[in-house]
Amino acid sequence: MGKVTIYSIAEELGVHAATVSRAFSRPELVKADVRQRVLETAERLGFQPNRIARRLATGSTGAVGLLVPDITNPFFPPLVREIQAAADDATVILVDAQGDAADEPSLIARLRSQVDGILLASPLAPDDILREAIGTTPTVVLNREVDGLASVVCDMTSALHVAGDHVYSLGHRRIALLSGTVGSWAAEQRRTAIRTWAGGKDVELVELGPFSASYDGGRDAAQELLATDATVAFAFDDLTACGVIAGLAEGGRRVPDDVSVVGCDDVLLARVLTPTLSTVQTPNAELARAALETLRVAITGEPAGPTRLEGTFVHRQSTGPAA
Amino acid sequence: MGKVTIYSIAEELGVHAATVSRAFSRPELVKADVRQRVLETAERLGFQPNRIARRLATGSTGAVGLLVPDITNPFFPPLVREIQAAADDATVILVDAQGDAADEPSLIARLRSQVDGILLASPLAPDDILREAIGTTPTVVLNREVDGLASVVCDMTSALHVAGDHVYSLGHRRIALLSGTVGSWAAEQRRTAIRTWAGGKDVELVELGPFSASYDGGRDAAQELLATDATVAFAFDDLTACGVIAGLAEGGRRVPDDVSVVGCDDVLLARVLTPTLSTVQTPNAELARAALETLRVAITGEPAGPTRLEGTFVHRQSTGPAA
DNA sequence: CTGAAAGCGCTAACAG
DNA sequence: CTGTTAGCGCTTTCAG
Repeated sequence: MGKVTIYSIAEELGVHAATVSRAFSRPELVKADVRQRVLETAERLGFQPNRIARRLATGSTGAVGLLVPDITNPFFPPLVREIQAAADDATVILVDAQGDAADEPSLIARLRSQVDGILLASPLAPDDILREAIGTTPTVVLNREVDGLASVVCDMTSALHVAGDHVYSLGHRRIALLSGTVGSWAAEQRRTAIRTWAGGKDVELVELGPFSASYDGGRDAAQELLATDATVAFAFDDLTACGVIAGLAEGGRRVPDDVSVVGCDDVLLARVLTPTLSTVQTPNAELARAALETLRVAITGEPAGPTRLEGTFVHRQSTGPAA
Repeated sequence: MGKVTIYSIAEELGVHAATVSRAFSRPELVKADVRQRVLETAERLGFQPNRIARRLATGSTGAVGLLVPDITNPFFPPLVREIQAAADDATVILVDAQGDAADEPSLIARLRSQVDGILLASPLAPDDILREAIGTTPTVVLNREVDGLASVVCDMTSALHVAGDHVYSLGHRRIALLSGTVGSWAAEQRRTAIRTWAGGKDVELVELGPFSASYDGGRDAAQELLATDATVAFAFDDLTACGVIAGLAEGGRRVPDDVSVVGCDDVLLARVLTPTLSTVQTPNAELARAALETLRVAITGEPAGPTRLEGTFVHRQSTGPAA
């Protein structure tokens, strides 16, 4: 019944199974009309090549692992989607670390035996823990740079400078920087970007935090923010920004009338919140493509360099003229 | 080099490879001290059983497929997480249909060859298309019931009745039902639940829609809602509810002061929105456990029945006294 | 260009 | 309890 193999097809056509195999994997090695007939009967019989067998034979799994720290963080689903789309017919094995960075090494160990390479989004685990966990498995780190590993990151620096210029032109001069988690590469990059931008300007930069990258972290940040006279706040990400806005509302301040807020990442939330969030967009599709391309290179054994893409500032409702 | 197989171990110990194999897969068939030594040298040599080979030999993949219609819909990430958690050491292969139900059959076809069974969250594809696509692959349908297939659903009926009683007790008597997509099992269930509830009461039920299950669908719904004098609206889901609130705000109506809104699903959004959403919660962890348990049964070939879990109404800020 | 034959690493009867 | 013997379905030399 259901079992259609290259042998069924070979028999049907009176050719050898190897020919059928070649018709699929190295079509150029098979005479056109034979290939044609193979493909036809394969179609007719509903042949589905057995990937498992192929993998055993070739030694490559045809799968890539994708480890995300927290799939419920709205930043990741769109990225997961783009990565799957960019993976073509490689199957993506998604693993969610459930917010527990300490679990990642063992999850990575399990993944390693099932995939040709790993895309690793792990913002918090220490560098050497990661290096040790992945061992010799080809790996590309996402949105983070780790010595000795290939990486693809979205650099928010120039976009944040644009954001800075934007609020400056709206008259803001007292600016709060709500720092993200210490030890996070992205948080460090964003913090540095804002500091650098503020450096040359006649602005007062008020640094608060660090706060956890979450809605509640944003609420906490809002409390501290209320005690300052900053007229605009840069949150670590959109979820934090959302918490900040809620916290400000409780404190009787409206956004953007009393205080402006800038988010980062442009997650769904940023577009459906009232007010919609001014934020920085990541080019997810390009990031995904670059990551997979880099991983393919890494899998061939060539040293793969780091890649940097640029974020884009998006002006929405949460930033307005300084009060 | 790196290749440690059951043969390396067998040779090392002067036993047959089959014994090594058994030491892992059927330990009770191997004398204790032999097993012990096998395990030790396996450990010492860093042996990693080759899952691919095992799968080829046993014909079972040790993997389950999880097809979701749209991973960027915030309902799914928490469910994905729970399913992975409940899957133990089976690997979950997640496939995102990217919102295109027409693609699902081919995605399913690809999945079938890689997994022992499929968890299928496909709200929109027609029943017979699904039945045909899965063929003989053990499958459990999620949040939908399809004749002849095993399923696990969260029944929102009683929770919506509770929600109805809740708004009734707040004085609401003109109630809008914003229908979700036609042909969606969940939308149909929710619609029926509200109608049934309203049936016996002295309330006026205003049915609007159908609207697409999205933020924009909610904005559309708000336009129609503004033209009625309903004091509370039941949205298909939280994302829609969010759009409704935004649309009402543009029309100068505040929630819950002027109009109350009830969502459904209790996604992250429901908790971070201002006002927070009164909504209905799905027991994701139980749903995941039930789904995998049902799938395991289906994989053994036994007929697996449908399972129904109950949602729970959660009262938050978006519902208040009738104006 | 195609057939023959030898595995990939593991499991599963079947003897012993 | 353990060794033997066949494969799982596909790829890949190596001949022809």
